[in-house]
Amino acid sequence: MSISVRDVAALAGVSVGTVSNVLNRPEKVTPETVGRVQAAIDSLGFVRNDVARQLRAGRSRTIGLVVLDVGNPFFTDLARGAEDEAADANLTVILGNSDETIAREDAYLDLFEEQRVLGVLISPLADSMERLVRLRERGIPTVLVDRGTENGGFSSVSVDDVAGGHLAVAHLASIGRTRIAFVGGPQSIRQVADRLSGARRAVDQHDGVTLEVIEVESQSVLHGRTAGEAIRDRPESERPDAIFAANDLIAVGVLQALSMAGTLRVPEDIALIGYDDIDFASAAIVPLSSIRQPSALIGSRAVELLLREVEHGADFMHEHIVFQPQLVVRASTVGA
Amino acid sequence: MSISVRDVAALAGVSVGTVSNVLNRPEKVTPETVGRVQAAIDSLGFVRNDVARQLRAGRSRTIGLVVLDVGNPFFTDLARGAEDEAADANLTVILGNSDETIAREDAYLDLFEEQRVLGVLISPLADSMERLVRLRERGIPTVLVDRGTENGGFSSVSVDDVAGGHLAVAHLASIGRTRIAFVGGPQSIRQVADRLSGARRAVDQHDGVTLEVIEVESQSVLHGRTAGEAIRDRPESERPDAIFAANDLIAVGVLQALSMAGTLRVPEDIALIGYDDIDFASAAIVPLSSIRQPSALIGSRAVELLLREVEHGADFMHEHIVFQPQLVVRASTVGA
DNA sequence: CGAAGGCGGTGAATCGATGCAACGGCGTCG
DNA sequence: CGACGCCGTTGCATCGATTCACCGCCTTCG
Repeated sequence: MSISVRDVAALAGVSVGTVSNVLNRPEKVTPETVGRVQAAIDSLGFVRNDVARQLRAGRSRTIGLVVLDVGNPFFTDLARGAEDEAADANLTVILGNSDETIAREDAYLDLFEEQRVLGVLISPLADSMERLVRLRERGIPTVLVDRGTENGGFSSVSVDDVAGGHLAVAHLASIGRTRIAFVGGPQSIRQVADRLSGARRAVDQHDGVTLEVIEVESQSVLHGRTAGEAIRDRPESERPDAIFAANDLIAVGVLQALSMAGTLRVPEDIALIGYDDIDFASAAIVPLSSIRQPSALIGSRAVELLLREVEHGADFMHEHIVFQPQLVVRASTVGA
Repeated sequence: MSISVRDVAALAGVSVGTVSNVLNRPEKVTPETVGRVQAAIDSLGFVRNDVARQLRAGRSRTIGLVVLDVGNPFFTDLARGAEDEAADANLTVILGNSDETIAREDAYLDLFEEQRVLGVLISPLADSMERLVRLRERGIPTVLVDRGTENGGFSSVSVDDVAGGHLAVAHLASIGRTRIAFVGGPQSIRQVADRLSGARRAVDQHDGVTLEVIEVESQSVLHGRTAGEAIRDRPESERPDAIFAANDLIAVGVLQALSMAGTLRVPEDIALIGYDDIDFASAAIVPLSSIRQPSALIGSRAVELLLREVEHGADFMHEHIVFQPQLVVRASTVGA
């Protein structure tokens, strides 16, 4: 069926071992033989079977990446960073999407185990640590992305989300807002919980500022819009004067809801700040203030850490990289 | 190192063949034996090595997907559709990003060949047909996504981009615009070329309407913004009164440039329509009119076609699915 | 002149799951 | 009572690339 080293060897009049040497250690082979073998490869259109190669090697050249939501540009940027870095090391990335669901996360981890991936990068759900420990015990190095250091024994690359939440709310307070609403959820996602806790801390530092938590089911435009509609329909006295959305997708949804009404102005009536600073934030109906994270960098650094663990074994001291987020002020909080 | 069927067989006191039967054809094995083997599997934490399995099978359970730009929500939606459909058939999708570059496209195709993927879905660049024919000759079924039927011998799933371009410009003409600019590129990308040709056709059907083509390097927010700035800085008499952007990313960029000036109003001074109707289109500074495509559906249908080819062999009559695009009118063309 | 060493090349064993031909034991039927 | 058939199980060959111990040949040097 398919052309194998055996066929190449036959045509070139050498043994299979030599063909393999030409492929992997050409310096060990006479230039003239290399030439003959190359000619045979070209004329047969031989393509090395990576599956067999991996079987022999006992280790694949693939990295598994599980993110919470591929629809979120933050994660596609992160994935792109990881892919580029992996490509440099001649590795491939399989991208899995857990949709914030344990079942899907598990399914991808199962798959990765069966594929004997080189390692796993994951932005895990709250309850998956046990599973990850098992993975590691099976010898698959794992690096947590977008998740902090508190977790024993894993390397991680993350952004200080508590600081980010603090930044956002301190900014809202600094422009004189006092009734702040946090729109986000589910709180079982650490990013959400941390951003909220940073927000709480900022509220505590500012007298007279209150925080209301509006929980949404998932971090999507749709759920943001639903939450925004609920806020819009409240009597004026019960409306917050500022909203901190747990990410930009939610913020965009809230913004849609608020501006569709036509009666509420952003930021005059309600200031709005998101999180992630995705490309579209600056192009929103009212350009969104946001908290910027170095998304691609997170991905590439995570791959670096992973490769280091692969080389030095899992006992290698685990490393934690924590980036600091950055406040980006636009019209949705400070007007035009 | 890793636990294999051999270990399981030893512990359960059966042969490796029986373990394999339990895994793949449990009905052929006495329930009692199945129990013993299962117990051994659980107690050892055995995980089937998919690499070896694939080698034996000669065929992987992975589909390769190459898209022009993962940063474009249209393609992530498409990928998601493909993934979901693939998951139903117990297959995995590897997502590759060509970034509109032949070199990267080639690299992914090489990779897929080496991995002996089950099949390839690709939204190809202009010059890659020859390469794809070779792929097919090697026995790897290929389905073109977002690319039409004109290409001999490939199944395809696409959207009628000529119709879409026509729709967009006919709409602009119907609201009285006469000096229309098309912003898009590179024209070597078929989608771009088709949308332009549809636009041209619409212009021909409306007296007094002219079309100017402004070529951009790539379909991104950034390049859209650059083009927008150039338009903004023209003297008023040379400015178009409507812009048709080849996709929503470009449209968003143009919109940023126009509205940052503060002097130009959309749609009063310049009407703007995009293409793809990504989620963010409706949340833009001025909600964007656009041409909607069923992105996820394109992905899932493509996987269906691919699987059909896998089953029936490449000689199977090739199928072409063409979706019709849909005009979505928002404030960027008809005001508030 | 013979032993040692270097070099290019060989070919069989190996990775782990699969699947098939063969086998043994047991019940059935002539 | 022997032949036959059935069924569960076995054991080995197989997929294709890699690797390593080994081989033959030529050079070099004591």
